[in-house]
Amino acid sequence: MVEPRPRRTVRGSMTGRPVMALLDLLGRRWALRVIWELRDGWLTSRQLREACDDVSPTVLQARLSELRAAGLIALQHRHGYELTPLGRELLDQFLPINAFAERWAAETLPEKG
Amino acid sequence: MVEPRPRRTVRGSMTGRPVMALLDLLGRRWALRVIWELRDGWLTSRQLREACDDVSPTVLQARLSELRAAGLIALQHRHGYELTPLGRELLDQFLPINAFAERWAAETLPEKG
DNA sequence: GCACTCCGCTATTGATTTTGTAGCAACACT
DNA sequence: AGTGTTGCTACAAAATCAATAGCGGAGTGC
Repeated sequence: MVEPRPRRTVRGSMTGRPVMALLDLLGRRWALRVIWELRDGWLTSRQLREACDDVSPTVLQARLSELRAAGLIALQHRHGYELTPLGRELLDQFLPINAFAERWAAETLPEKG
Repeated sequence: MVEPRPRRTVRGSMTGRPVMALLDLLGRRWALRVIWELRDGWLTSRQLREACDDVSPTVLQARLSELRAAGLIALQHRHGYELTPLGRELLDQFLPINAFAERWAAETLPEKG
């Protein structure tokens, strides 16, 4: 290769670690999907399970606990799970990913099959 | 609970499935992180490994293959891995997550410990 | 009180994924 | 030829996830 490390912290945007923690949290199975499925309002744990292609309750509860501890979702009595304002904020940043996904599918899949 | 299914496709934003596929792809360990680490330019597989807290090459290669097949990253001869225009587009939508992560850390962590 | 239903959540067993370490073939540079 | 780096693979151990069944609690109707 040409140079050993192009790293060097460009864009000044990265101070460091919170992103890593968040990326690790969201980079677990069904984590993103759970947040995504809560986009239109609350959902009971069972509805959530159903919405997520019938995930096993084991993993679902694990993700729910983690996301709850992270303050991104909350369990409201008699209303099931809901995004917190913070979680909503995260989702709002994520929503454009939907449009992207369709472009991505259009650009990628047809070329391969 | 009050009602059985608040689902019903609000916001007209979701046609359906590409998002799920993308969410599944990104919801695998180190997938998001890999994309994130490529934000400032190319990185060889070993630099990438190092940048990702020394992931095992097994998983790294698995993620790299998947992301490559998805057209989000590419391997340039003598230059290592790099985001494709499409991958760059995805990352650009992701970049604000950095600022969010810091707010998230500020709001969440202090309250818990 | 008593069945009925749905809630959030757990137990357990087996499959899958991730980790950790070692090492390969290919290419470049000297 | 010798050294160093590249992308990538093998393989066993550990962690995670999947799938099914079921628990205790709370609301509803009788």
